Amino acid sequence: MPVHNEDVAAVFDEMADLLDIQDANPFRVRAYRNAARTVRGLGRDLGEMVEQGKDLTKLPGIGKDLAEKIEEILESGTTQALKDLHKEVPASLGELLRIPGLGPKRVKAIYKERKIKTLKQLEKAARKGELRELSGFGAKTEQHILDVIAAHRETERRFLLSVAAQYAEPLVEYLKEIKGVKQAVVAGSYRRGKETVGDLDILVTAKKGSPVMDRFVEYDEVDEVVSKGTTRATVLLRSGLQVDLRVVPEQSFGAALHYFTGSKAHNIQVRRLGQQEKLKINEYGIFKGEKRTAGTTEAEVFKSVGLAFIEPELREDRGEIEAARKKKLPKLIALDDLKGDLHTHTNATDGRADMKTMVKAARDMGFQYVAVTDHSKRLTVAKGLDARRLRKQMEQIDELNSELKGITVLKGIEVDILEDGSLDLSDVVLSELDLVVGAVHSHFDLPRKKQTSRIRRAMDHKYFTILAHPTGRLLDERDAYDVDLAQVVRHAAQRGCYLELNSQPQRLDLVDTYCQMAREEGVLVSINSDAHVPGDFEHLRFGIGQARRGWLEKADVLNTRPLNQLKKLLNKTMG
DNA sequence: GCCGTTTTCGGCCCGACTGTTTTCAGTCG
Repeated sequence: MPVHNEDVAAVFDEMADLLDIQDANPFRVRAYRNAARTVRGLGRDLGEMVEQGKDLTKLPGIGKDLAEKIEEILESGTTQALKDLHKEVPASLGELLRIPGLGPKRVKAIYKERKIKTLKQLEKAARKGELRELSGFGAKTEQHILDVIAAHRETERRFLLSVAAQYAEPLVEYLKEIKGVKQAVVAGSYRRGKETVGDLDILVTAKKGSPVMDRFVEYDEVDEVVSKGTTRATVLLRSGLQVDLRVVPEQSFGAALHYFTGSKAHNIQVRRLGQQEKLKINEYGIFKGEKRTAGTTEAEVFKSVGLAFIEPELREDRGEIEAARKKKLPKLIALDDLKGDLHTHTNATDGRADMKTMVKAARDMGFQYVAVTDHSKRLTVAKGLDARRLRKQMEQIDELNSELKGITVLKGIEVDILEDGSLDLSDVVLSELDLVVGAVHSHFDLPRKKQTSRIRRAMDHKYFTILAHPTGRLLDERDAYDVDLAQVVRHAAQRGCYLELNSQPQRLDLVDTYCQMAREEGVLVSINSDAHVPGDFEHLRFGIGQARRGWLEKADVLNTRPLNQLKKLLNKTMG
């Protein structure tokens, strides 16, 4: 059974949990958590790296010991150290840590003194009023635990960025209207453009005596006030989305914005740099001894530790600090850089608008070109096109091109990649198109090797241009299919074809680390809307966000090219 | 357990809020 990076990360996370409960050295616990994070964000397959004889201790947070443990896990799926831990701490205690309000100390106490190992036992004990007898616990804590268990499965879910935006934007407008409020901005993973967010972190600067805290908890959509102090409050909205509000004085805006934008790992690195300069960095500013020296803008924070300004999307402690020190940060792509869209649908298949409406909407986005790429015949649920209907659509495109000014319509198809890697339409008809977008819509459950070679075979087709939504994941709905994307990226590089970053908020499946990998391998990424209605072009902002998280510059993206250059790049793949 | 153009040992980010406390531990972000 092959062991993947996620399996290694899971072992390290479990080690961290159990060590934490054991009251181990907190820095040792952190070392395991850091290692899990490194492994998850790696992008490259650890198994392959070991085969190639790469030195794992070169990876951040991986030393001699953890490198050995990685090799052990790759071979056996686990490590002796974890087995030993299981003898002392039951594995099920890890799930108790997931309960908000229960940390390692309390979990340890309820296990040691009440022999509670599972959520079920915990709930039972709380019902009977047994928890309040433990030292450090009281009736309120006990009730809180009961409440949280009841809501646990609900609150654990993350929200799509696009959904969070629907709550965040009106709330920020509401906060800005409150007396004494100067600025209100969403920080956290929302600002970093993560595809899902667990909560909203909102930062406000306000004059002393502003009623912002009281007004905030009175907001119409607030369902429950979790905590409320003078500078910080937490509420749950009716949707279940948690919102944390922090209020700081205006002069601290930059320091606070940096602090609350995170990520946590990035912040730790920046503060560590501060320490080396004998500076203390917190949400109120930069301090030299007692004296506040900076912190009104984020740029000051970075400057104080010798770094260039780092865009929020890069702040994941994945090399951005080093790059900022060397002035080697990428100039990230922006929405304005897109010159067109290479994946859209019409009502000929499963789109909701006719071609002309869609093309006009693309033109309203300021695009020079748009490709119509409806589905192919195998996708019967979407009324997929056969050769005859596709040719008819091509004629329609010719007509539209002669009629409409200001935009060029390209002829394309989103052709199904069949189980054996062949395409759903013949080379003859594909050759008549400007581009061929290939996609997997069936047999999601093939084993990894088969799935990978299926996709590679499809890419080898003479007329294959772009691999659409390369992992097929639908957030909250369907996991990615099991595919070795690193291999797919390398194959695209050899073959000279392109990868799509699909901007649908539920997809965004060319995740940041794979964007980075594509960039390193010299594979151009196509940021497409996959629009089915005119409004879907708005989704491109999320695709751009993901691309920025993946360090992509304008030059790394296929559809930033003007039409004449794009055509050359398409011709290259079209034989 | 990691890490080092100050260190191979002794550090490892920092503050707010809650609940159970009588001055603070635990948890969270």
